[in-house]
Amino acid sequence: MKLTSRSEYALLALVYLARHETEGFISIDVIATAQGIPPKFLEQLMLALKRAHFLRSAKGQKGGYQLAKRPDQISLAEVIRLFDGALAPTESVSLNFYESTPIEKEKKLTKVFKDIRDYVSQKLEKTTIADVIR
Amino acid sequence: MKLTSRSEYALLALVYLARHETEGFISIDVIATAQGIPPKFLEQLMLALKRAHFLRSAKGQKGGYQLAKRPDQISLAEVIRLFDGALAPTESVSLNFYESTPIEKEKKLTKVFKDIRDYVSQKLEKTTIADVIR
DNA sequence: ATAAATCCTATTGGTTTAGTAGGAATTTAA
DNA sequence: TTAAATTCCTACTAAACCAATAGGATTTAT
Repeated sequence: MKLTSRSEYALLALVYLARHETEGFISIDVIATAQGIPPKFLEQLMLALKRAHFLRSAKGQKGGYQLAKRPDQISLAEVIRLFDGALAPTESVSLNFYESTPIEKEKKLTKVFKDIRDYVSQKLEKTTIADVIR
Repeated sequence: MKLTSRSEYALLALVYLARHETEGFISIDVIATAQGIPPKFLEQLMLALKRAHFLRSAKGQKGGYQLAKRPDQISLAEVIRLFDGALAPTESVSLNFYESTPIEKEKKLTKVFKDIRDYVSQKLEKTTIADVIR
């Protein structure tokens, strides 16, 4: 797994929305300004998060986004998988994004990377947005 | 960290050389054929491994490559860092390849990724080519 | 009506990845 | 002494990916 800006910005946006959960719909511009994210870039990420049912939106004036799930029901793993794909260090040991890669035939090598995959998934699966705010 | 073909092929080549440590210099074509690596691509990797002092070479007929270190003195971490850079999931938590990234200001978030970084480095640092052969 | 917002797709510029190409230099063996 | 086998080295390329930017369509509140 390699974090891209997409994932990092998406996490920051979710963290912001979680911290302002009670404030109704919040616009992209407010979040972008608060978290230092290019607004038009954030727009794409928000749309993806909405389509993946992490967010709800309202159009028009007074519109914006809000969380569609409780912060403790959004794991870092889900968000990162959405934007960056496999959590595993190489796809041949990925459960969700399997593809063949050269090291596959070396069992001892794949074992090492499976151990890493397991630690990473476990860690990101159990850590939620709720753990990150405050 | 995300493993590229470069790293994977390089590891396979080192594993092959470690398994044939007593057989003198071995040519790129032999390794490429045995491990299923595009030979001209492998050539570049071998050159990099040589410049990083993992390999010795001999030119000309009967030439080729051999390990310049014992297999138990070559960690997976060193090889992967050479070809793929940071082991950390994002550069803002990397000790060897630090760069600023968006999540940096969220301490709880960086903590999670530092934990991952620590597990991954520790694992790849302590696993050597010797552990992988046989 | 107008302004503010999301929705949606296309485009762009730069970088990285996974090679390929080809010539120069060196060594061995016939 | 010449040919073959090898490493050495750099440049090139095609495709994919990344980090945005652009701009129009739609919806809603005032």
